[in-house]
Amino acid sequence: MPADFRLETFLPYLLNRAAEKASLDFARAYRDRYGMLRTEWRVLVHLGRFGDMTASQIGARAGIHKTKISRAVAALEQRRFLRRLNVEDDRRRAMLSLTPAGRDAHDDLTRAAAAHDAAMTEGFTAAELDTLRDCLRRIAGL
Amino acid sequence: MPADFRLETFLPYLLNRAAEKASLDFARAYRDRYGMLRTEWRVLVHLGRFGDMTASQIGARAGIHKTKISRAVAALEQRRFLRRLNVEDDRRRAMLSLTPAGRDAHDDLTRAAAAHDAAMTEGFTAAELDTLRDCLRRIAGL
DNA sequence: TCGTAATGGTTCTATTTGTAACTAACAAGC
DNA sequence: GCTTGTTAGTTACAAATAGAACCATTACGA
Repeated sequence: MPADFRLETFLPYLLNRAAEKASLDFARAYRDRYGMLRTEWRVLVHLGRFGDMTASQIGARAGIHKTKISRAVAALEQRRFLRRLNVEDDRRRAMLSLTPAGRDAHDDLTRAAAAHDAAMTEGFTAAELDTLRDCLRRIAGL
Repeated sequence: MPADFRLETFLPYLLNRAAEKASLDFARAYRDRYGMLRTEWRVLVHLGRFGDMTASQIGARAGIHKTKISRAVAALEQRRFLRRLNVEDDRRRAMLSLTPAGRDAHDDLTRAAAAHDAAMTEGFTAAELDTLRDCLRRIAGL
């Protein structure tokens, strides 16, 4: 009889609670300043950090479904944060590239992200953070 | 210029990726076996583990918005997994209590959860898991 | 005790998401 | 060249979510 199941230590539960809490504050940054959704912020930061790439490359790297990418790209394009460039020899694909405005938004948001991260991690030791990040990466399969 | 922002170590990002991955496999258990949504599973497990309580008590404990609780409770009630009992001196509230069928589902799912947790954590040392859980709890504010 | 505020819970609406189906372009076999 | 199969990306529709507005009830204060 599993009366002894401890929700308090159940990893998916703890992960969800922590992830939700961690995202919440920062979500205000991209939401309030730029009216962005989380997927849009993710697309933006992927392009900003890893350079131009196609929608499916972002999806593969970020683990996001292509329909979400499609919608996020359309929204970012409409706000002139990115543009689509034709790929020479494959007209199905489009290379996505940040505009200067998109780069500005990216830089602003990554600054906010860094500050948020610093604030969030300040109570932890370096060793704890190393272990935490390592565990999370392994769980996520990264 | 934040060209040096590392998404790869950004905690909200890692947390989300790990949480999503961790939930996904287990979600199949309550979805396929009982047609439950995540919030329904959470309500069920809260009642199963912490005993009868009202909707808002579950919400406070689990950090779930009351509209989600309301819908989850309605769904669980319809499937006869729980019933509402009147609270003596406050007709706004209803004490929620698992039925035997609800208890069975709970026991079945917590068994699956325990197995899932065991499988997920098997690559980690006890020390790593202690640190991981402790960090997650602190981030989540639990 | 009457009026106002606060609480428990549900419902309504607008977004957001997930899944499947679809179009267009490319690739491979014959 | 055709047929068949893949891949990139979009669109359509159903399901889920968040937030506001909403009842009903209880609590509080003049």
